[in-house]
Amino acid sequence: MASNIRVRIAPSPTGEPHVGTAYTALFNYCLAHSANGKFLLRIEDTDQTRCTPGSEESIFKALRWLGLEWDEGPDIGGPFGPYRQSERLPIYKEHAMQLVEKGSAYFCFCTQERLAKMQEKQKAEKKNLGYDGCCRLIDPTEAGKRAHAGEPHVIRLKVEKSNNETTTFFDEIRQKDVTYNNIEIDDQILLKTDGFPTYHLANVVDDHLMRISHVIRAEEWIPSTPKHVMLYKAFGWDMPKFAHLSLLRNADKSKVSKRKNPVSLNWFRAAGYTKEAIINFLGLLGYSSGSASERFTISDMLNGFSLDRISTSSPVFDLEKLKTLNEEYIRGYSLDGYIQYMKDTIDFAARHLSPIMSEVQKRHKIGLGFNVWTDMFFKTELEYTANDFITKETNKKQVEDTLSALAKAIDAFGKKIPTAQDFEECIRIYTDTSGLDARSTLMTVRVAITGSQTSLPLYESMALIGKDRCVQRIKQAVAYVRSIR
RNA sequence: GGUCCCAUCGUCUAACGGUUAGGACAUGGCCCUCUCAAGGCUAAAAUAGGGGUUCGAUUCCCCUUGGGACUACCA
Repeated sequence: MASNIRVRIAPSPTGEPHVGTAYTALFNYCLAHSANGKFLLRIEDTDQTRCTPGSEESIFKALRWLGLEWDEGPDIGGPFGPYRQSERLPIYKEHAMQLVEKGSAYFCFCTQERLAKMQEKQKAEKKNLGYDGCCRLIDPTEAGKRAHAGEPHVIRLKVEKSNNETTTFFDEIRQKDVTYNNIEIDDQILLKTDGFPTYHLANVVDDHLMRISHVIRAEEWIPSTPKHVMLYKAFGWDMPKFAHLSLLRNADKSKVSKRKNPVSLNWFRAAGYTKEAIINFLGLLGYSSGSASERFTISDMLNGFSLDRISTSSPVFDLEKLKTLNEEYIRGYSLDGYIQYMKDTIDFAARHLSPIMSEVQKRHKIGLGFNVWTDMFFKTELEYTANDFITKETNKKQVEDTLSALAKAIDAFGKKIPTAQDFEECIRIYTDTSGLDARSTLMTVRVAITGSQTSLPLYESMALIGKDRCVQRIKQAVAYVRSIR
């Protein structure tokens, strides 16, 4: 007997599958499966500039690996498809136009330049940020003509703010109303110049058309929920229930980030974390069943699952606890299970490290000896040795200066994902200008990045480790060198 | 800055008005032991502060403080 409960996980195919996606998926999955409902997967690829090839497939694989199977989705279809937003463009456009006709949305012809200027001015005057409503003044028929004539435009939500209106929604996890004054709410863009919808429009339209009953998503969405509420009202649709999961955090309490924590599900899998441990751990962070045992599977969670038992405070993602759970699960495997786990891990790790595996092969002496070379990819903190940094040719200050400068240089890549060549060029500059000779500079970097004077080729390793973790390691190395007496 | 969310050991949490504030991870000590793991025992460790409400507040309300998120033609 199917219930009316329908929930979804809606990841964006940008980069590696994120542990936060699994966290959100887990609770969605639990609600659906504890109540005989449906769990759907929808790909939110409305920002074409951020989508990366292979990411979608990678998300599917990672979620399936964890056992978070979906009932409807882009790869398996379902009665409310398509489940990829880029394939639903006409739907959003049509709905956006509906809102314009109803007077709940309007065309905006402001240029990026004008918007930037406006924002600058608001900042300078310390006023609250947000669109100033300039294009609200344009006569609707006039605006319609201009848009029709092909003038670049967006469609904005017309937030009613004349009479001190407020917008409220009930949060099923916090078990309370959350209220916003409409004055605080921006006239959000619904349809972009390129004809793609923003998250706000696409998410509301799809959730409605896909009959979503509960929107369970991360806490960062709380401030935009009132906009969604207004959209439901403008369309005249029934509202789903809302539930916001607290954010996973780094040890310093900031939102969990790859700069400070491993966050890629692929990394966890390649590093040998078991799916059971990850699920158990994520469950532990956000949920307590009230039962005595801290060891549980997804099906254990289903028993008596309830949104109001999900915690409201944001947990620190404590890798130590995960490691302990992982040990326990490995120990609990049958011998066959253990062998299977090893096969899977080696297979996955080798593929994960494929760009550098031929280099590992050259150095492979016997047995499972590839670990000797690849372990450093899966450590969160390296164990440095003073003598590796301070040699005949180098002193403390030189090493410190070189590494500090390099950290800044790598940071300067910004959003770019640097390749091995990029790293090489970046480091070359420092071998030319630093006080150290090239050989010593490179050795210093090698030790900082890999933890050893003997390692796989440096630039390729750095590319695989990734910009953020490289910077993190170099900073840790600087701190270590500083601590040497 | 503004808005909103959150607040129990270092960390994850239990206690949904009455407990010596419980457990787990990590940490220290001890035991077991051919090494290392594992296992057993044990120690230290928390209700952010101030006001209310109540016979009684970790629990309900308010203020302060602290932390976080959001503040994009990103999601």
